[in-house]
Amino acid sequence: MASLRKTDRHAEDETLGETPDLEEFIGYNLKRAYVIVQADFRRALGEDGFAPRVFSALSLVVQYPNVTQSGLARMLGIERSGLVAIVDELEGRGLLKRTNVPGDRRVQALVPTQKGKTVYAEARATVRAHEEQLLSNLSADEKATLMALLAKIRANGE
Amino acid sequence: MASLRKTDRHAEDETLGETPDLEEFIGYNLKRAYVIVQADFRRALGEDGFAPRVFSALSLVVQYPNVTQSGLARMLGIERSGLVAIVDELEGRGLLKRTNVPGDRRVQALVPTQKGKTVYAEARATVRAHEEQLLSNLSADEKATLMALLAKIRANGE
DNA sequence: ACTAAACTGTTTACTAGATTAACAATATGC
DNA sequence: GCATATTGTTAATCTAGTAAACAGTTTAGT
Repeated sequence: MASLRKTDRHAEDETLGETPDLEEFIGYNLKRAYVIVQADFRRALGEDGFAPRVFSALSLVVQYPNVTQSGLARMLGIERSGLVAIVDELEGRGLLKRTNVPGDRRVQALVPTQKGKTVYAEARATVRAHEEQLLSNLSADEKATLMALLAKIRANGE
Repeated sequence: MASLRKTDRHAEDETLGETPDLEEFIGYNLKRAYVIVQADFRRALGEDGFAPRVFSALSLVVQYPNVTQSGLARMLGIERSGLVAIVDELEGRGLLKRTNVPGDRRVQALVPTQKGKTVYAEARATVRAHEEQLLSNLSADEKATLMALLAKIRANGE
């Protein structure tokens, strides 16, 4: 930049002359792809199904019973305050219980109910099937590659 | 399902016995990756830089001068009503102009100003550099593969 | 030429997701 | 013991986005 003089005009023309192509940006492509997959997710789970974030929370509670709200928020990458409504919803539907922990009276461990486990297993199968179908033009290899690359981005950025 | 009888219990145990792993879902991985890239985008463009969607809109206006708002909304995959504020902001910053079109008094074509083109070129370079750095643990090949796979999802879902 | 249908940009009202700041209760480190 | 930190929670706020309605305008069918 600072070294350019007589060629300024030329350099500027070149910069402006490049075809601006939005699709070159990973951020844009990620967003567009996510919007599609998310819409499919909602279609799959129907009118009063889970929102993606509620599904995610339930999944982790089933996988890690007795997780605390703070811990769950950390895993999901959201604020504790934002998790309250999600846990309220899941508890209201009878899918988990807030239980108090002997050693620490601040925390309330989240435990999935039997119904919670069953409902999650069903929802999981539904979502799986819909993702399977939505991504039917990707081979198993391609899907695995995609997951690995997305994981790499996460590894870099967190 | 309907064919199961004595094996119901067994089948149920198997379903519930599977480790629920959120990371198996493309939707979840896309979202997490997007959050990271988007945060980097905002960091890159600073305090009063463009929001991603404003950047995207400007990009398309530079690439397709004289695009209409309807056309632009279609390209971005959002509603016309949602685009108004975005165009207002870009016009307010002097980066594009709403111009009326001879043949059709309904539409107002969007034309980038010289400042708009320059500012876009700068922002684009900034975002590029930050994506480059954020994704520095991906090879050029891997980046290309990722883009191709994301494009495939879009091709399937739109 | 007339009328019904469709399209354009816009406003308004609303929803969802998320963050920040504050708070009371409780626990931990020195 | 006391300062500091942590937990779950509420309240206020912000952003992104949709849906519905509207006036002005164009297009299509007859």
